[in-house]
Amino acid sequence: MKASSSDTPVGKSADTLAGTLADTFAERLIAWQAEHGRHDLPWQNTRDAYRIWLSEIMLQQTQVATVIPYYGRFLERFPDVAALASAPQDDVMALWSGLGYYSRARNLHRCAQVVVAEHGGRFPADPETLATLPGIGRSTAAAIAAFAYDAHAAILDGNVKRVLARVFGIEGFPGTPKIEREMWALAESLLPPRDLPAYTQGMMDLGATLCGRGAPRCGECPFDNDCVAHATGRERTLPTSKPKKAQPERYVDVLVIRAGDRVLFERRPDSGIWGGLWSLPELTPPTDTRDADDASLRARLTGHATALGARLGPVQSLVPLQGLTHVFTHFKLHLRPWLVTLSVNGESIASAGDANRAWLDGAGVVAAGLPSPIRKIADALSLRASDQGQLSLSN
DNA sequence: CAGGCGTGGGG
DNA sequence: TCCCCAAGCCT
Repeated sequence: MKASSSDTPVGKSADTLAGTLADTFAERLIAWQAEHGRHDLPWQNTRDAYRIWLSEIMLQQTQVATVIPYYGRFLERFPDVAALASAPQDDVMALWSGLGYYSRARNLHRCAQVVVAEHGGRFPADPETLATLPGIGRSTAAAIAAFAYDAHAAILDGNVKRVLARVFGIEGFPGTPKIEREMWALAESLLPPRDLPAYTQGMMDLGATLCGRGAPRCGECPFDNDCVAHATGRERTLPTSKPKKAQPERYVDVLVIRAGDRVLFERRPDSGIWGGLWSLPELTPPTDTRDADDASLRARLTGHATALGARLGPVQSLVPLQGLTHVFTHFKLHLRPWLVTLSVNGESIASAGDANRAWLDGAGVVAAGLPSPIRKIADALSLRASDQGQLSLSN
């Protein structure tokens, strides 16, 4: 706390100042973490690499409060890496449903299988090996290795980037390779010789609490006046924000094809949005317009539904449902669901599906891994079903 | 390397 | 309401 500018001879460069701070950075952070950090999150107080790994994957680009209920449910169903490795992918996706970034779930599943098959069911201890596993990058590998094995490795997540940008006054968007390289080097240079778990946790705790995105509480910070951003009044402008860019909008018509008490779902391909999840059939190619109801569109919808449900019966009715807009990070999606009722002649609807198509009833929908907006559509249907005793909808 | 990849919370 | 972005990784 005394390494302030008053101790620095006039004319010394900012690098020298930063070097002074760097010398005491880790020990001050570790002391702060012990007193003010988080110590009771569900994935703390364990050395079980499986539990630590699971938490780190779930926490990628996802806030702590969001992860907590998913983490508990996941561990209950898959208590160890062997249980996860031997599970069907659909079970994994179902427990991930709603958490987003579904490639994480597919990579998690594959990673568990690799750990079982190639590492004897035990997670490797060194970060370099960990980083070769699916879904584990440099930062996640370092976190797992530090928490589970006391490895001397640096993390660089959003919290660390914010702390480093402010404390050391680093200008430039941290998402660019140039700034990121600089920050990796700085993060490595600051590592303490011991207490890696406390240090690593401290970086994340500081960035998630005192040094959060909103209004940083510099008065309580262990780096107070040694922080370049605070000393120069740049707490609000550091880290440099991401350059913004216009996001495209897409219009998609989805089919709610109902036969008896079941609705048709399709498995999405692994690549692309909602990869590996079950969703409603889409009208392709998309109309890409907000003009929702014209004769040719209805004819295309009827034709598509007829093709998909040909074995079960002819299309009896086509009714537009309440549309919804879903905002992603990189585009805005306008969903227009259409209820297509088939007049069923046969009886074995449940077995009419295949590996990538399934006719699900209410219980099946609840258990399936669906994207959030598709689940909303499904929920709206079952709500009316219980109100009216059947799936008869107006919009 | 730049861009794709979800969802929800907070200002 | 709108905008930013969160314990990043993969291609």
